[in-house]
Amino acid sequence: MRKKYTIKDIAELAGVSKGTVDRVIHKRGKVSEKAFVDVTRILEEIDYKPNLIARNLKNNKVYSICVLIPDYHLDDYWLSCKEGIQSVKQEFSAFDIEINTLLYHSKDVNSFLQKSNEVLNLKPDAVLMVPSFQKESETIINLLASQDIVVSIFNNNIPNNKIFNFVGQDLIKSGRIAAKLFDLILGNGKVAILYIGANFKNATYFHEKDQGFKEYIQQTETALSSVTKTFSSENLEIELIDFLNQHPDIKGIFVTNSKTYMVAELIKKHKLKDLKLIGYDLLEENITYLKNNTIQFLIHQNAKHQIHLGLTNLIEHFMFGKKTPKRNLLPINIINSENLSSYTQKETIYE
Amino acid sequence: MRKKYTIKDIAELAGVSKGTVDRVIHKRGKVSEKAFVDVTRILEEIDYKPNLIARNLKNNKVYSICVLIPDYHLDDYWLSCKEGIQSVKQEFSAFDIEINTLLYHSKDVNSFLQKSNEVLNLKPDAVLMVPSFQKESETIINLLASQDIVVSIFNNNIPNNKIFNFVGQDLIKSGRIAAKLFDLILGNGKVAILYIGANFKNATYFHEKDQGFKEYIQQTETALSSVTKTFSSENLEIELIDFLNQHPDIKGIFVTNSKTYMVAELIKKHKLKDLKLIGYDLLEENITYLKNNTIQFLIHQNAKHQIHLGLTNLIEHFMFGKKTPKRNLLPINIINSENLSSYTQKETIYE
DNA sequence: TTGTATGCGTTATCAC
DNA sequence: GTGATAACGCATACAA
Repeated sequence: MRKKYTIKDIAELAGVSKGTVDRVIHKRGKVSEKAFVDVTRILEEIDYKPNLIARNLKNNKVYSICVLIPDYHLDDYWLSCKEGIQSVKQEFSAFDIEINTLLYHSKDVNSFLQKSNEVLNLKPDAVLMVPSFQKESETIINLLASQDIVVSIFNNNIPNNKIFNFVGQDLIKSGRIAAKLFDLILGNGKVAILYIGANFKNATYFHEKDQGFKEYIQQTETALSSVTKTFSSENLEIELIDFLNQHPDIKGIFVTNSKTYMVAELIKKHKLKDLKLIGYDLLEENITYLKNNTIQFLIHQNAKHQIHLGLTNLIEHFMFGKKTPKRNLLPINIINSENLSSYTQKETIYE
Repeated sequence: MRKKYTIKDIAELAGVSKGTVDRVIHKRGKVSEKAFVDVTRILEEIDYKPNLIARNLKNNKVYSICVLIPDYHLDDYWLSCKEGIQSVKQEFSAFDIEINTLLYHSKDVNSFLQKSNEVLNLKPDAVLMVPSFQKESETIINLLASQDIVVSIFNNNIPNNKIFNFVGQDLIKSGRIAAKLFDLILGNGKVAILYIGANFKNATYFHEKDQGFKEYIQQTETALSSVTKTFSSENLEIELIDFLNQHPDIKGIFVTNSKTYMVAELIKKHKLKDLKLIGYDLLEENITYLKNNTIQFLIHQNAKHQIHLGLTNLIEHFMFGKKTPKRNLLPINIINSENLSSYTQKETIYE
């Protein structure tokens, strides 16, 4: 059985004191050349791994993390983040972690800036945020980084080398997946790629999914074609029905966000039975339409998993010095009415 | 900021010594009624959570875990378990965990019994095993449990209340998912449900998937029908082609295990273009046929994730006293050629 | 029945 | 430069 070496062992082997070993390990200087060489050699020989538990014992600081995300009271998509935060809190309840959640209005830059400022004032050890507004996010991230606050982001990526970790999905792939699914269930025909909501210019996800979908059409021998269109939520019914009348060859609709249920509703209402529908996210309303076969597939972006992993990465970095990848690209889950429950069920049956 | 209470704090608050508090917490007895009441009250008041890090510091034992699984040199399905074990070893490299892997021949009871005996001789703290042979597994589990060895299982479940934790998938759901996918891509027609391999009686997974598939047909308004058939790997070509000739109305094939590529091979060879194929697991060979559209969908059982979670559960139980559910039912992933890479890519881009 | 002393491995302080 | 030593929070052996 592999013996576990401690600093004490190394000190004895090198014929020096624990203090000297510590100075070598942490490169604190004030060590004679000979001692440095001897200790370094032994460290390598035995492949010394510090005991992280003991290391953290001393560190009786309460780590504070701020979560800065869109208000989940205003958009159900973010609701699962609440659960994600909750489950992390539970998981690490035995440790000294403090998580503050700040919610901003995802369509309102001022709200974002205001909450960002609150985060700055809280002076946390780390921040996990959704960078909804690219330019403003960059400013905030730089500001936080300049105060030695570790910053991670999730959901959508923005280029910034100060970011500790990004968790999300490859959205171009996501669009390709939708195309492939239509390819399988339709065989041929036109698919409408829709954005529903305000201000689609800020929704980079929409452009990437759109791009992925078209990429698939171009790169494979599919008989599919596509048409891209944006709608506001308010006038969706009139505008969409009008649009469909103008394009009677549309056989499928790909909704690029969680508002899929809004289209499903109209399909039901206007009895557009032959329209196939694929969209995003396991909101209650979407699930209803998935179960009654109005929606054929939902692509699961798993915001809960994303925030959970983002937080876990930060915590394990602080608590255990665990290495964290720059990017975590999560699997893109294809959900239909049958495997749905395997994703939504609670794992925790303690009996 | 929430203050963090230690045993020392509680001792002071209760006007007793740390030793007394310790005795109350661990119910060791030898405490006066008054002290017991006082300390208990304070513990509840402040919602005391012991510092698990400090608790384990003392415990300089090397935890040993035995992994008992089918030989992955003989069946590629189990190959990903190797990676799973490797990644757990890396993840916990800073801790004192010793993992021994023992491989048995999955079709040979004697090999299983022999390796089980080796496990017993190793006297580990815990065992994570695949209970391939139900009766023999039960005997072994009881034997291990009687020696206070914690036993977890994964892949397939067997009823035994001594089992610490089971990780796997709901296989009836799994069969339903396959049916739903055929329903979407075929609309109607007959699907052959196949088992390929030796000794299908021991393959409980086959019966559950078969059952799930039929359940879907009965419970929904689908126009699908099914026919169930078992083949040996050896004579598959002759037997399957013969079978298909006898059933010219078969439009889809559902292979209930990872041998899906064997059917794909025949579809290619015999140019059975119109046959839709759905099967299991991301073996190299299956992936090839998924990418060239011979296989429409693969259902991902994720043995790597299963063994990873099984091991993590055990380790975190020992190291941190973390609560573990009796069962972890993992999501059932639907894989097509486009979302495949999001599952297979390595997450660890440290840059 | 209770309190005190010691040790786990690491780190920080301080005297030499 | 170096080596003792105390401290982190908990568990426990032992003294009272």
